[in-house]
Amino acid sequence: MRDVTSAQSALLDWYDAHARVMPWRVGPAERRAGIVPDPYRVWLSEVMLQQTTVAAVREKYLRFTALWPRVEDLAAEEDATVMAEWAGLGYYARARNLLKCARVVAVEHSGVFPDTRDALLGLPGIGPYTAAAIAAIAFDRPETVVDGNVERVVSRLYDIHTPLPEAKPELTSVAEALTPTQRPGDHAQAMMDLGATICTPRRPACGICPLIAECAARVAGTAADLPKKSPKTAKPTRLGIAYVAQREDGAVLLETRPPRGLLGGMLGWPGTEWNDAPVAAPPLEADWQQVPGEVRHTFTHFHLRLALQVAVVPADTQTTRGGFHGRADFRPAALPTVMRKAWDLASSALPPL
DNA sequence: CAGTCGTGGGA
DNA sequence: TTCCCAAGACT
Repeated sequence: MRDVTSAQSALLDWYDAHARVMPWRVGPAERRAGIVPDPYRVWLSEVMLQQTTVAAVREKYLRFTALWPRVEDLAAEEDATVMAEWAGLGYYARARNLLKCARVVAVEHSGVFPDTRDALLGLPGIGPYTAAAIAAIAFDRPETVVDGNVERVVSRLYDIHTPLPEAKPELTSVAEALTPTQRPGDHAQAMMDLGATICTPRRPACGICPLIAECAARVAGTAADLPKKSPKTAKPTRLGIAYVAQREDGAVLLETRPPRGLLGGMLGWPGTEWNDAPVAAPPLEADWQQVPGEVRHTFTHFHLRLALQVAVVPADTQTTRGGFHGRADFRPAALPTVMRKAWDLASSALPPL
């Protein structure tokens, strides 16, 4: 980096011309016309975008804002309904904290989001990145957002070879030095747009980068190799068995998983623990049949191979574990993906209604 | 601090 | 097939 001021203006000029259009974004032209973002929508989009692609978020965001236009609407919703709508997006603790946060804002803040980074940091599901993002984007405060894009952009601008996550404090420090007092919200979004479209992880498009004259890695020829990252450990494989019971009237047995941990709070098929040697654990007495094949699914830190057993049970079957869901109400899309995959395989082995 | 916590798309 | 990774937070 040779000239911070030049970099800031070059980046904002580029953003004015090339800002991505997204449903939750107030673009540079609109902002200039005096349109201000809705903090509720900025917050909702930022939580959804945590470790999640823009493509995956777009539909979910539109669905959520259509169902719940204001934070009070979301706060008043049933937990199970929100979890079902979040299904498929992953990292389900986000949905649990989303509801907690909505209720705190609705009840304790009269539906008005705090407008400072420090106050936002105290809310459930809002960490350093999201607090800074809301403060900068929704309230145009001079806060510095540091996400994966920003880490990549600044590690290249300054040709920093320290591996992540060790480099995080240093990258944060230089990112802060780059944050302007004018248009900090647009600057934050510009940094992320640059990282997403030009300063990409592989094959960065340095030839069209607005910061090419400021980039140390470009001079050193190291851009494509940055940021350095510590090697990650291999994923183990775990095994499990899931049980899909279908009543003669078509209802299926599902349980709500415990409120914390993997897939916490989500619907799922009863089953064994997932480990090296699962012990059979059918949820009720029945003539269980093994389904040919298995479900393969990869989570963040392990691979899962899930065997499936199915059974047809009488319409008056009682259960102490989970509950039967009438087939008219049962939506596979309300299940987390691994459970939806299990349904796809199990249903092929069940008799048609 | 290092582990936990999803998913789908692209190379 | 396998690996990487995408606007991280929480413990």
